[in-house]
Amino acid sequence: MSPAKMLTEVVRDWSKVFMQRSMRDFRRFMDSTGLSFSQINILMRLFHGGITSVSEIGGELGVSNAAASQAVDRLVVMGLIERTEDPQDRRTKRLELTPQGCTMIEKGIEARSRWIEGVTHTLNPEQQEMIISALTLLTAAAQKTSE
Amino acid sequence: MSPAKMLTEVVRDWSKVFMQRSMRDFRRFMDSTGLSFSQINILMRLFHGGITSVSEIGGELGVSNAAASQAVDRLVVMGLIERTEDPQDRRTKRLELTPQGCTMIEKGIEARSRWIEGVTHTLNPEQQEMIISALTLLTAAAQKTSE
DNA sequence: GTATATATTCAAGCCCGCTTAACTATTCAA
DNA sequence: TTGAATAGTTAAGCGGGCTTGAATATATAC
Repeated sequence: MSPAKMLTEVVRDWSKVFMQRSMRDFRRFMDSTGLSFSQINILMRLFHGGITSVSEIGGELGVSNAAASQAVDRLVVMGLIERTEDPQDRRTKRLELTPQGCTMIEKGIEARSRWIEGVTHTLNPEQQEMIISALTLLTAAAQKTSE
Repeated sequence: MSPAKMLTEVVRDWSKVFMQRSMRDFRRFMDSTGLSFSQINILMRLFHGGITSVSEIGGELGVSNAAASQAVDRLVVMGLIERTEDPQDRRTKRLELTPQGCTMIEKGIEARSRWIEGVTHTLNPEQQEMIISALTLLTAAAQKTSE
């Protein structure tokens, strides 16, 4: 089998098993936090993208500003987002994760991480070294391409 | 740094970048297919777990049988699930993906796969070999632990 | 055969998240 | 300074997905 073909197959198999697990974990995360898919999306956006505005949230999620405003408002009430006036332009609001909101997303990441770690721990040290190298490469490459 | 610590950090970084991408892809998948989170969950269950019943769906997704029945019904109307009487026990229904439903989930997996493939292609052949080996190991290990 | 248990569906009602349209507050430009 | 543009919120309405409780059909136990 050609290397290209092999890569395709290997990645497809990995995606299959991984997506199945992702789905289950994500469902549990929603249940345990009581957050909806949209709400988690917004928190994730703030976690990775930092401070932003209501309209940017709406734009990135593909919903109206009204919808974004309502969703943000619920998260503010829950204490997961801090909403302050932008001193530069007082029409816009600065949206930022509260420590509590940040912790919530980090918990999701930790849960995911623990699973992969657990899987890796069933392998021998040499194999674990390879996983470390491979994921390091993939992470760096992914960060480059997403820019 | 100890190998254990390194593994933890590497996996956490990978999870971070990967979850961010997952989220975006998943949102796009929902938009393009017009499917809800719950609906995709049901299709994924049928894709991975094969033929099942309404109450099993409800049990696995943690919702009432009535909710599962309604959700399944919508998917049947869309032509993504085939619902037939179980000849063994005519109270229960055999739920199965239609070819169309199967294709839909496969498209999601393909989209995910293509992203990882694309990232991998930015690496040199030697590094790609390592990714192939690592993902092969991880997939096999994950399949074992999920049993 | 009759009663009970199981599998699913139907019905009514609730909440969430979305939409559009109207409204407020602020900024920018002529 | 006045008019238009921009950012956000509010209001009303719609549909999805959830719940509980009742209804239907089938299976099982006595």
